[in-house]
Amino acid sequence: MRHWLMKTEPNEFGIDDFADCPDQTEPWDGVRNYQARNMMRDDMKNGDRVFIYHSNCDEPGIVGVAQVVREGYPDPTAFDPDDKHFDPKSDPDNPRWYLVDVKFERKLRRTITLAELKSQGALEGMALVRRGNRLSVMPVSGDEWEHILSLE
DNA sequence: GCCAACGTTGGC
DNA sequence: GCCAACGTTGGC
Repeated sequence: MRHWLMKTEPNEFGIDDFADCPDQTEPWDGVRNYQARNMMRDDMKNGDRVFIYHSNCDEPGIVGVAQVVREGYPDPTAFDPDDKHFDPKSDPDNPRWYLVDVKFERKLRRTITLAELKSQGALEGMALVRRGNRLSVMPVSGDEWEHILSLE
C-alpha cells in the first residue's frame, strides 16, 4: 500500500466539505497537471491512504486522512463545456485527464502546518516542503507518513 | 527542438 | 496583493 498527499483549497473544497459530502466520497476532479494525472491514472490503488492538505489559505497544512476507493478513470469535468475545468482538447475517445475517488476517513485533531512540516529534518525529502513545489498530488513515503502522524 | 512569453500556483 | 517558481504554449 502506498501513501499520498492531495491539495485542496479550503475556500473551494475544504476538509469539512469533504466530511459532509454524500457517502463521504468525492471524485477528485479538476486536476490539470500531467504529473498529478499520471499518478492518479497509474499509481493510486484502492486502499491507498491520502493526506488532505489545505493550500492557498491562512494556515496551509495537513488537515485530514482519506482513502482511495476508486482507481483512475477519465475526468468527466474535462468534457463538460459548462464546467470550469472544461478542456476542449480532452477527447472522450482518448481522455487527457484522469481522477480517482477518495473517501473521507478522519479529520486530524489539529492542522499540522506547513511551517511545522518544514521544521522537521525527517521530512526534508518531501516534495511538499521543497521550494516552488506546485504538484497537487504527490507521493509520501511510509516513513514520512508515520512521522507526520506522530506529530498530531 | 529551442526558448520567450504567458498563465497559474501558492506561500507570505 | 505581491511575486518567485514553475508548467505550458506557440512561433520560429
